[in-house]
Amino acid sequence: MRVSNLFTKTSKNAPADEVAKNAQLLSRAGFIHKEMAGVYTYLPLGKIVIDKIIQIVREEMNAVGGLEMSLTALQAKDTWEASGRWDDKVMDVWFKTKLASGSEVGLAPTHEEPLTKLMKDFIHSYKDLPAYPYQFQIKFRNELRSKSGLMRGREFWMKDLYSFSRDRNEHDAFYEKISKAYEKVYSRFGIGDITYKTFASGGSFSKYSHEFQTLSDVGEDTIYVHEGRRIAINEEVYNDEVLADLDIKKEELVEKKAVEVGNIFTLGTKFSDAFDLKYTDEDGASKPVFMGSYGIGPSRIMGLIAELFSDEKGLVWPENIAPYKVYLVQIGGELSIECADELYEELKKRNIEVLYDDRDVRPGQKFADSELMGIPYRVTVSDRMLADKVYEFVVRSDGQKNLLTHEQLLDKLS
RNA sequence: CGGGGUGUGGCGCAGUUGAUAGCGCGCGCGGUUUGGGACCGUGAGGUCGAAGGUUUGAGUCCUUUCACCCCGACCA
Repeated sequence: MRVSNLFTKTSKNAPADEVAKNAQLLSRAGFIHKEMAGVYTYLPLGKIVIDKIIQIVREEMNAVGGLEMSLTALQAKDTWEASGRWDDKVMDVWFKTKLASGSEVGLAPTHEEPLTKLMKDFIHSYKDLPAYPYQFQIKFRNELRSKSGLMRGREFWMKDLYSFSRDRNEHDAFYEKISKAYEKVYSRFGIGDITYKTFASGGSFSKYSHEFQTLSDVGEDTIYVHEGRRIAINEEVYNDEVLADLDIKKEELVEKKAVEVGNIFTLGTKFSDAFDLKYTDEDGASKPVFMGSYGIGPSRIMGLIAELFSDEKGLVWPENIAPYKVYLVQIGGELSIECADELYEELKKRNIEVLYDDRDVRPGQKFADSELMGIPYRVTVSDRMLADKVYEFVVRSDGQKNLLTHEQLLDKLS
């Protein structure tokens, strides 16, 4: 893409109503636009980033047998009454409205109910199990107070996968499998080394659930990290009994602030009971389906990564989720324009994602924008360097600068 | 939901004891520039969140209301 085609603009100062670093930087760089508190538009650059995050999650979910689908955002009242969660006292984050006919509907804050109900149409026999449907969808939650930019919105992207298993054993095996898949996801995001599988409160069917918590000072959660075992305990279940369960001594733990970037939860038969979701086993007996739910919030992750990877000049995207790999800067007269155009076409042909700054603005502005947007590599084509047949190659993360020949450059980028 | 704060051109801000608005950035045009957000000239753009009130006169005072931000509670 050419910057001259990019209608969004960068800004030297952030909007006064944004305090969170992630929202300030993402707004300044033209990735997002605030519609109202906790509700953000994803502008072209932001849309690419959220799509890349989603794609990584998608690949890992598919790898463990997930089947992507898309449930509805509009939800019927009676579906939720079956589980008792239509009541605002039980679920206080509902956005509710009415159809023209007068019947009440809600905007889905999560999807256990509609999916469990839906699966009744398809799960009848042990042969139909297990099943792992999942989706990416915008969830709606009427938070009393949204905050921290993208980290806690009223409307946010969520990947939710639900497992439908024959029994506890089959469920447990999948639970472990998807736990590993989550670890892969976070390491692909570049936050694997600061993300911990964290013990949190469970439900009626398991003592614990697990959260994936990424260390960050902006985190809302307090966790106790056991570095050696790469696990942590959420403050909500930090007590002697849990320490004994995990065979951990207090002294081995370090208290940290963290952001929840995912969670996995054993639902058991809570929802299958509520919706009477059963299957017939090999012996002809009717049994309840054993369920689990697994969430990851792509928009929160986008905010967190913006927050974690940035410096005084702006964003610093990990290569895997950067909107473009290369920011191509053209400086100088006709010759440099011609060469930059050529290089741009060549990079595109080689499937190297490139953002070409073809604007007629001063060099400083192009450099500053490339840094604010956080594109991993910057390549400069200028009259001065063309004389020596080289390009300037700068790495955003550490500022490392090199002069490369055409061949060396292509080598570096492929 | 409790407490605190803020709403003035696209963005960031100023506006002293009330007298119908000003600066920077950005934007248009002309010119000089061209490796770190350049400079000169010129021009466009706001009725001051909204409603009501006090006053000869309100961005400035009063009332109500809406929105946004922060802390807490809540949530995950």
